[in-house]
Amino acid sequence: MAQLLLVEDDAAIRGALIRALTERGHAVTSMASAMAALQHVLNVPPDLVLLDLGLPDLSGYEALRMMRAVSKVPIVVITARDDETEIIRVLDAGADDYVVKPFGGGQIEARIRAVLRRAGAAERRSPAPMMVGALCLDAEAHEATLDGARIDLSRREFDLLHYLVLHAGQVVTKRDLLTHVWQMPYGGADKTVDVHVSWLRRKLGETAQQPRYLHTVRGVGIKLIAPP
Amino acid sequence: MAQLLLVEDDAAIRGALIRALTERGHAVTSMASAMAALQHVLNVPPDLVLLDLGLPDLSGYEALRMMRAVSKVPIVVITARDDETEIIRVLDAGADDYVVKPFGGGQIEARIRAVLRRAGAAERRSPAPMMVGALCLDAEAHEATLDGARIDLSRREFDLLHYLVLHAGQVVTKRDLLTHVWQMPYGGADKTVDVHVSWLRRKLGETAQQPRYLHTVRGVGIKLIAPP
DNA sequence: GCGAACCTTAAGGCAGGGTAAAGCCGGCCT
DNA sequence: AGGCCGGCTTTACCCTGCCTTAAGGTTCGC
Repeated sequence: MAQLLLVEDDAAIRGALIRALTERGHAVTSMASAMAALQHVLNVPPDLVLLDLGLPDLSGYEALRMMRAVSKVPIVVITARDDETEIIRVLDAGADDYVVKPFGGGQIEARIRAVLRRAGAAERRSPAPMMVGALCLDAEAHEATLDGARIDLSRREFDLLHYLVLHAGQVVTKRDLLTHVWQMPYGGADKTVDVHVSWLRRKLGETAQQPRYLHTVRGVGIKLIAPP
Repeated sequence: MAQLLLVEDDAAIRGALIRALTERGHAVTSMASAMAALQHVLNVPPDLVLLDLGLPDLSGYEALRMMRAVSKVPIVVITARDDETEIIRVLDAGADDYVVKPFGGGQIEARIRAVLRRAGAAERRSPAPMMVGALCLDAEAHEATLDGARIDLSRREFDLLHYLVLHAGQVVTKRDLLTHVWQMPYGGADKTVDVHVSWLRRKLGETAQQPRYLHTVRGVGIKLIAPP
């Protein structure tokens, strides 16, 4: 069913968990130390990690943070500690769930399934050229065409249009543009954006009063949509 | 931070949760019945549902299954029952997490963040437009349609309508509107709200005397509901 | 019937956005 | 090196649309 990595130093618990999970159809790899587990996650990424806090060689919390730093693998934490502060700390460090001992094998497995179900849907992105109306953008070739005719864009203009095409149909704020296209922190210096938008409009053959693609939404931002 | 839907029949718990979550920056809509919540999820999809099992009108379990059948929205279940069988049943019915009362506001919020983190990474493109009756609002595109026809709204008008739709079926006070839509402290300067509501009504094709969507509740506030 | 809460319209002011033009910087060519 | 040039930013000014405020009418509850 799924490839699980169990990190647990207590041999008794480890054995019980391995049995419970294997019975239910999972493939379980187990290790007793956090360092070994970290190494393993990097080399043979499992579908999910079951991590016991309170390991001998490394604070479980540290292990969790390091694991999260190098991988997005789902992590379910097992522990004996039940205080609220600890739960919050662990979840905020990147754990997907937190189960307090003692627990039954059934619960653990249900929680694993719940986390896997949620993590399962992964997203894809296509590097192909994209189109909005008669506007075509090829990110690789750094080229844009409108109605089949090539339009000449500077680097910023292209990046700007690229970002707008990626978010076609949604309103994009100047703040978004400054952070993602200009890659500078927002400091109210958004006039530059206005100017570039103005230039883009000119090259797209439209005006602010009669827009075809670039519609400004006053007080919010700008929106790229295909003309009707 | 996130738009949460809280389904809880106990007024005391509901109040406490609303306070705790609002303080931490979330926008909370609450309802006491599962049927109302189900309807709301269909029309105005929230980012996450906090569902109490043990509701009066419908088995919480049934509510959970129906909600999951029609939507992939993340669901965190709250309950007093702590037995293993129940936990497994609920998680397998599609819940993302299961928290047993009593719990602190901090823990609940950490768990919400954990689930949102995981769901957000997988399904970034889920913000469907929301509907109340023949009124449709798309927050991303900042666009509203009524009976399929586009209606032109200013920024404040849109934000106002957006807030009302998010709290469809509930009475909203002017104080709420001033703090959440206008983002100013309440100082009795609520005349502006009246004016904007009036403009909204005009654009929605209704009058205060013959309302279809915007019903004023004298002495309390205003309520948006779908016409019969 | 009185007061308060609410509705509607109109007028003024301001902020957000558009664009031209002037500075600024770095690359490129001779 | 010097000068030219394309591109990015900044400045300045205009304009438009929207928000607020004010004023007067209307409805509701008591």
